[in-house]
Amino acid sequence: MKTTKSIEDYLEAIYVLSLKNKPVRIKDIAKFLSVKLPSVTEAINRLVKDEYAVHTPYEDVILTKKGEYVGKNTWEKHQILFKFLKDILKVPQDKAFREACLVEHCISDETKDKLKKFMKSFQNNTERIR
Amino acid sequence: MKTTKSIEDYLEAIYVLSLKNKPVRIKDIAKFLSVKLPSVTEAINRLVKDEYAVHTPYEDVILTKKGEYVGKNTWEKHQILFKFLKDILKVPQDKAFREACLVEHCISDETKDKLKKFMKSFQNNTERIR
DNA sequence: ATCCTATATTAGGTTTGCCTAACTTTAGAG
DNA sequence: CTCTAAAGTTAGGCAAACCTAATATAGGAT
Repeated sequence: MKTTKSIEDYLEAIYVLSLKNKPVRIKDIAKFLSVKLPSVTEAINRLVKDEYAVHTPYEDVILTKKGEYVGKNTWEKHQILFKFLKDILKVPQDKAFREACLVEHCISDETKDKLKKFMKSFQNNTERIR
Repeated sequence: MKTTKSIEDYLEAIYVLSLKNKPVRIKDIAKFLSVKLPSVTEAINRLVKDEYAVHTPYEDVILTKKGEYVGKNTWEKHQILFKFLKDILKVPQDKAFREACLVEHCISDETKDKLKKFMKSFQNNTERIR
């Protein structure tokens, strides 16, 4: 099933927020993504329709297995890209973060895995050289 | 001036097509980007309005300096990303190409330059090792 | 128990960028 | 020179995803 950038952003936000072990509310998501409350309500309806999340009005938002998978995966892509940009290319931290937020929606799982492995071996090599 | 993904796609297409030293027509752009003719006409109007291109109805499309700069820059980002994905990460060629098409709109000039330098030094190093 | 405030939802509007269908222009074949 | 086919434009529509303004709900303070 294809996911849009927007859907991935919401799933990632909910996933990251849920790592804090506090119920995830609409307002938390709005704050996290810098969008207004009605945009979140609308987006959550889409997520529920496609079975990425469970939500009853005025209650917490909860990811399904499927939603959690996508949210976690997107967040992992973000983290790997951020590390690559910051630690290897030496892009300033804030710019690296912002670009990771965009690129995370563009790369496949295969590229994610290969980038991860590349960084591991690259860092091992530079350690050996030192 | 901020450019959207769509505008960058059109400028890049026109730039690449113009490298062939043949006048660039609406239909060429449509074919290149896999969109329909009216979408191109409409996009060109946007480009002309913002002075990225010059166009009189039923004639060739010509980039301004400003438009050429963006088109060329986007194409360079594409090529560097493609190379990185294909030659360093070993992502299959067609997948590497498709992802480069998406990521090219997400990275800054700084990241482009740093990725280029990184690849140069990386390839020098692996050559030395061999 | 009531009421107020923070949170959430609904309704309706905007922008971007694509589409199809219908119409116009241009250039080249005859 | 005409006329037709390819190329381009115009008109109108659609979907995604955001917004503001207005309305509804729920839970805590009194």
